[in-house]
Amino acid sequence: MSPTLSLEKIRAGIADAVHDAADRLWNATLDRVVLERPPALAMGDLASPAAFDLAKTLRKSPRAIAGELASSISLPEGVREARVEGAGYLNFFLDRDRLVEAMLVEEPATEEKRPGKVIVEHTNINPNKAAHIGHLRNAALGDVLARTLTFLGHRVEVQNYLDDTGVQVADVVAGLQHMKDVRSAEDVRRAAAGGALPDGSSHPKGLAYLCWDVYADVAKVYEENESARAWRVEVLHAIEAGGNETAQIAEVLSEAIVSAHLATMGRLGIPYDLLPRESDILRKNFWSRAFDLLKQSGAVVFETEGKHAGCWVLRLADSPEFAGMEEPDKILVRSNGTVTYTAKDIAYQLWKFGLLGVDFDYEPFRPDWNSGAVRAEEVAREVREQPLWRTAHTGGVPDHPEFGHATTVVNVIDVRQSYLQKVVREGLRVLGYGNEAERSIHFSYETVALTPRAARELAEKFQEEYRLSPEDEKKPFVEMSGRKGLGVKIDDLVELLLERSRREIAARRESADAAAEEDARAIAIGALRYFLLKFGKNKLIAFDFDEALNFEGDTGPYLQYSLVRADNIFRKLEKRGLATDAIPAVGGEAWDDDLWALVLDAAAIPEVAERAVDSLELSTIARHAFGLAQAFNHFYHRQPIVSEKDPTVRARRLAVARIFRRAMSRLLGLLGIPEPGRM
RNA sequence: GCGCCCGUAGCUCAGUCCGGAUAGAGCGUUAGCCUCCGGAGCUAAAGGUCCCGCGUUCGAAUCGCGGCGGGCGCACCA
Repeated sequence: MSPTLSLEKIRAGIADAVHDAADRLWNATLDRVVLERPPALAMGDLASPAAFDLAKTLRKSPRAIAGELASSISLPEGVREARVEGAGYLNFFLDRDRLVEAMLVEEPATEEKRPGKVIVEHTNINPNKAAHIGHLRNAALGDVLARTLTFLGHRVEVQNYLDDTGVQVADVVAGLQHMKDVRSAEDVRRAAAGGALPDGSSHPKGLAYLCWDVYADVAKVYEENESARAWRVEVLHAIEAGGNETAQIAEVLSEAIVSAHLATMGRLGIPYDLLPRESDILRKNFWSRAFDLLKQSGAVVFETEGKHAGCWVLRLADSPEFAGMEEPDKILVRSNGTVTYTAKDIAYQLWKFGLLGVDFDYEPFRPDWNSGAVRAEEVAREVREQPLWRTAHTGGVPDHPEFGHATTVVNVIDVRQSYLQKVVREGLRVLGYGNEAERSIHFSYETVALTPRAARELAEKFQEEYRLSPEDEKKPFVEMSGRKGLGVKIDDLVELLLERSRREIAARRESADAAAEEDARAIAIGALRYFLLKFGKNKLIAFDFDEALNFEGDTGPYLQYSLVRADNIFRKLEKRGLATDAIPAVGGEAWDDDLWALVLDAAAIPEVAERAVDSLELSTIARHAFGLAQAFNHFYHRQPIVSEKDPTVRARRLAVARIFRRAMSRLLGLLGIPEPGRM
């Protein structure tokens, strides 16, 4: 008997057996054997609809075919019986003893490593203002993907790209200089440390919050006063030239706001390995290297006539993906000689695969975890302790880990950028890097929007200016927009969630101590992460405060509560001296359906993780966790453990509770949802 | 105009990849359940033209075609 029986192995065994039986009986080849879960456990644990497919060619009834399969199939290890059910399903009943036994054994510590490295790029927030929950959907998806890939044995590198020289930073710099009397980088440094700007303005939640308003105000001024738009151009030029006070201001500003973003994400348990900076892509001339390669390939040409005259363009007309487009060529270098964002992105993507022949310099980066809205002790310890690197402006340190050189690159970026991502992919393809193009994956997802009602509540709850235009007012939902100053800031929402979870805890405990505060934090973060992960990726989230602040039903706290309940049982047994790790010796039908449903769900986790990654549909992990919690709560109410007199029955239930505890802990780990001590 | 996504219970969503067993869950509503392993829970009821039409099929929420409604793309912006 193999000691490492698993549901995956059983499934594979069944698939082979069905395939062989069809081959033996009728010389029929099944391309793939689908195995689904029957609607009820009484019908079996796994079901194959193979007989329906075979019925077409064999011209027999599905039931008859399933019957022949059932009687001639050789059952693989872990399967007790094959039986015909329904109109012709071939259903399998597993050996419950065997699987429970296998599930009680701790999984081996060392996973088999898969070859290569996956880069997951996510977050990528412009470092010019506080982050909102749309940014958090991106970060949460990227983080869960990274966690799940790691669980499956992949080597993962998480990158958070910083556009520290773009127009968004420039606009806030312009606003600080022209509207907030900022003269020097020192002025910004003081504000970042908690002081006020030269004009006296400040924000209790720090510089990032202050800049949220500055950015929106600048955008308004641009609209009302055409001459003000020259500010942006001046700042961009100053940043590009370097060695002046404006460039210094931009650098200090973006670094301070990056710290705020990292603290906010750290509070939610989201770490990074590397922060590549756009300024370093420019400094290292990544583009000119990529430009050479593209010119050599002949796919990038200089237009001498037409509306793109004077531009270097990437020809896409021959590519099937771009067929039928009115204007299939993409400009990479403008007629004034400047480079588009897409062009830089192609160069950067080449670097990620180690194809550029140029590398960054690197240095360790220690963010200031106290960001104004966040205190350092709120940042998850794992995040604080994990080494963090960024690309270096000068020199760097010689002894750094190898970055880049990925075999697969996943860019987490919302659906509105699909076209650009396709162009980047095509850029690799025309250079002859077809494999890398295939392995350039755009993890596309829908955005988070506000309902007009949520926008009104935003104004009430945070005393914000109400910024909905009359046209927006009529829409079912409006997109969040930094430029419009419209959005639910992450730290504000976390505050609301914390208030709520503190209230709930206060109602249940005698005293509020440090442990209570820690639990309140775990619950608030669990609720927020689950809320952003439970929707399918193609579903636009129309944000609603009541829904996001709900702790009952299909929510993060429901999952956490199921785990805490299991722990309460273990604690109580410990106290009464009834705790045992012994595997109960039982046979036959001892594992009734309440118990068995939990074991099956727990055993399915590796498959759920694999499917979630393959389809990039991470909500399936959240759904599986919810189903597992439901099954546990059902079991909890029907099958008491502590008060159970019969030691055999008690041991059996306890064994299942332990299997559940480990499984739920695993799932919460994949979702990045913390485990509270008590609830 | 072309392309992508969404449309399933009063509301928010699973299920669509790979057609199959009575279409599920949460919230809300209604009615129950604490001498307990803490009720952030459990049990049950009510609630559905699966947007519409045509087609393929023994069988369609699921596949194809055509519509309708909503969102987003298709820059010498990022």
